[in-house]
Amino acid sequence: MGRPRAFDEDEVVRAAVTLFAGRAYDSVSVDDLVSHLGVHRNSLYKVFGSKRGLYLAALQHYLSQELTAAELDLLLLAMAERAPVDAEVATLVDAALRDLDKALGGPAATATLLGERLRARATP
Amino acid sequence: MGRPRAFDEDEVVRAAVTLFAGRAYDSVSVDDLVSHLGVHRNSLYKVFGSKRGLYLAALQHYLSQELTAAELDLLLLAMAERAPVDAEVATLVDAALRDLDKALGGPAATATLLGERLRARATP
DNA sequence: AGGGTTAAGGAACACTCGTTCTTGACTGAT
DNA sequence: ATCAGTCAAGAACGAGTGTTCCTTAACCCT
Repeated sequence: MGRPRAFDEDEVVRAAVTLFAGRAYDSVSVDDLVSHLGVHRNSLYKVFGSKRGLYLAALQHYLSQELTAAELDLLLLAMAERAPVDAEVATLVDAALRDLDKALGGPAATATLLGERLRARATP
Repeated sequence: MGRPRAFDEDEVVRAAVTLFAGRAYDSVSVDDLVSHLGVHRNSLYKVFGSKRGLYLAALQHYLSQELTAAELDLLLLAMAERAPVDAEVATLVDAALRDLDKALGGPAATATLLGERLRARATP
């Protein structure tokens, strides 16, 4: 019943990952999301509750996959600017970092990887 | 001649460093700056030209001193969220990183230091 | 004392923000 | 055919944004 959705929820989340990985959370407006994601304002709020809800969904989807070195940007931004002011983000980030520690063989390797990617992002 | 300033420019810049080190650039409003810095709106624009101008002044002042491990936060934020969208920030950051490389003995040590501090900031 | 100049103080600007409301279109089941 | 339920479309909201304007206060120099 009801009118069928004209958008793919997973596709929306993946596009949101790309947007949020590119610039700071506050620099990505709901207008940006609506116009780049192919989802309407109303549906965004219906499905994700808020801009923050979509951000959290995007972050979770992103952190649930294998992180390659080239795709650390959303994690970097989440660590630098969101985790300090959003406890839920901090929790997600912490879990992802522990996984990285295991995959890489220890926190030292994680720190080096993050530091290198952060620098590559800042000074291309 | 003219009415003397009721604020110390250096003090304002140092307070701006603290504010900008705490949260993302867009999260720090001009109202925040005005109310925490002891400088009035008009003077802020007269002296620094814009919010970005004050940010750049704060970043330069901050990068011109010795960076201790506990005070890397503004550099981290600048790298993560400003350098990719502000070429002048990218230039300042690049120079500071080269200095860090020399002080620490190579880019690898810089990467590790930044990665460790980034994590400490994200998951306290 | 009196211009000239600079800063403080605060209202006001046009604009953007995240969010909600209203209206109408489309669907499957009765 | 009708009804309930879901979505699209877009206008509208109040609050907040960075910036500018205008008036008043404080100082130096002649």
